[in-house]
Amino acid sequence: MTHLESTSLDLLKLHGLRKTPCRLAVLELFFRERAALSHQNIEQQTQNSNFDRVTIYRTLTTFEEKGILHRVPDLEGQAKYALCSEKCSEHAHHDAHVHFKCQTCEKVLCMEDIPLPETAAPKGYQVKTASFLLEGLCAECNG
Amino acid sequence: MTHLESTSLDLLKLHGLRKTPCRLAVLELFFRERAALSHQNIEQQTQNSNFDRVTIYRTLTTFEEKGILHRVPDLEGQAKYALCSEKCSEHAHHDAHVHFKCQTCEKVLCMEDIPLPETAAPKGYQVKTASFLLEGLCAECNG
DNA sequence: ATTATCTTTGCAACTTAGTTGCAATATTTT
DNA sequence: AAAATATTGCAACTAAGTTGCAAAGATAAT
Repeated sequence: MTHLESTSLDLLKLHGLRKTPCRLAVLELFFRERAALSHQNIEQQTQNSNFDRVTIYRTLTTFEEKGILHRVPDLEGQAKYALCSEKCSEHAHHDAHVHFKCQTCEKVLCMEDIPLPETAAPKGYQVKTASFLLEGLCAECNG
Repeated sequence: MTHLESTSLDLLKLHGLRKTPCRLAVLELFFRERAALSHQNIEQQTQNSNFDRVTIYRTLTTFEEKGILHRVPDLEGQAKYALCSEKCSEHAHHDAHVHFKCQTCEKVLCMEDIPLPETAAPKGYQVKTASFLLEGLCAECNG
């Protein structure tokens, strides 16, 4: 059993989810890629396993509910997901970091180290969550 | 001719677009609502005029290209658009302001007065555009 | 190890969002 | 008023996402 396999298995157990081929494959993919992935990305990169489209949709939804994945802001295109930090749980997501989308390779990355800037909303408004998406060229594509 | 009608007309002329019922209706709707609108919103609020879905899609695309509307960030749901400031043009959008989505009434507003916070990207990265979406309660729903 | 229980999957069918090609129509220019 | 050009409406399509349900799979209890 590889390292990723055991990490993935632990994560499922931790959240009371059953170990299934689709869930393991999706988790391992996220660990390997270290970038935000869309349903389509996942379907393509797990083609040989032939998981049903619906199963992948449900896997993503379940993982988001349990605090394993968070939705990543992306103006165009489909919903994208990325691995949560350990702080996330069934009860709340703590994904208050900046996200970066490369306009060349289209990868979307979590910049866990860059916290969201503080912003004052006008009076009367109550801010509960915020998302900040930068777009440009990533280190590789900029080189 | 009402004020909105003449403003809408001017805007079309300014961008070399022909005056058509759908375009006028969509522009007037945006002037009245002063909030971001999705294709669906527009379809519903112009029901009696019975514009074709496709025409509305194309109207939105044209307006975005000409710098009359800009796309507004919204994590869930469909694409939303809002009126651009005068600075926008065919060549570039200047929508570098914060957007706010109310979790109760679902309205998305442009906060033209709140500029985007400066954020340093990690070295190697080149930032070209950014979008910042706050979510919470708007002044009305918070009251 | 077998059975019972509960979860997850795969399928089919559906909804909603958005796109494309093209002929008919409307708008502007001359 | 006719010619030139832009825009619309229709039909048909793609892509994203959802729902219900029976069959298969995973875990827990015996």
